[in-house]
Amino acid sequence: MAMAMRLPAIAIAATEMASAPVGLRRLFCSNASKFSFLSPQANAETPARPQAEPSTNLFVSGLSKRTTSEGLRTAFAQFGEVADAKVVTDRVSGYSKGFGFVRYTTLEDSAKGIAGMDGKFLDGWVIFAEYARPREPYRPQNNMPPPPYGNRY
DNA sequence: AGTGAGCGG
Repeated sequence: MAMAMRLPAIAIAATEMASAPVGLRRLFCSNASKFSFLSPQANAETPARPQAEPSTNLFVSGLSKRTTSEGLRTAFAQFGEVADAKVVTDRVSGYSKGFGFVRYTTLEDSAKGIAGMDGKFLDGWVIFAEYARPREPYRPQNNMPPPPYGNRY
């Protein structure tokens, strides 16, 4: 069950999935420090990506590339009022990048959305729902590439 | 543009 994360859902035993939401990925990362003898520099070096604070906006990954924004909205709307749902697509090809965002109208609903959808199946794939990090500001003024993370004002 | 981690234009 080590490689059960990004496999097609059909390949995953249902019994293993019942209790395996986002927690798994996080546990593998955060618990790495407990096995520092396996990776000596993991302790202080690996910040283990801090989880974003609660938000009405969710980052949803692990999506089937056939899942549309509409399908995303429909699925998450079972657990709250969805203000916006969008599958991120490649600008030129139009194909899904396999992740997206779901914005609920309230924090309560977004919490219920995570509880209801994280680790669940959508279009045959186990998806992950978590609070989105604050979105990067959009600056259409010039063609400059966006600044690196942590270097914004 | 090989199914796969990721935080959008």
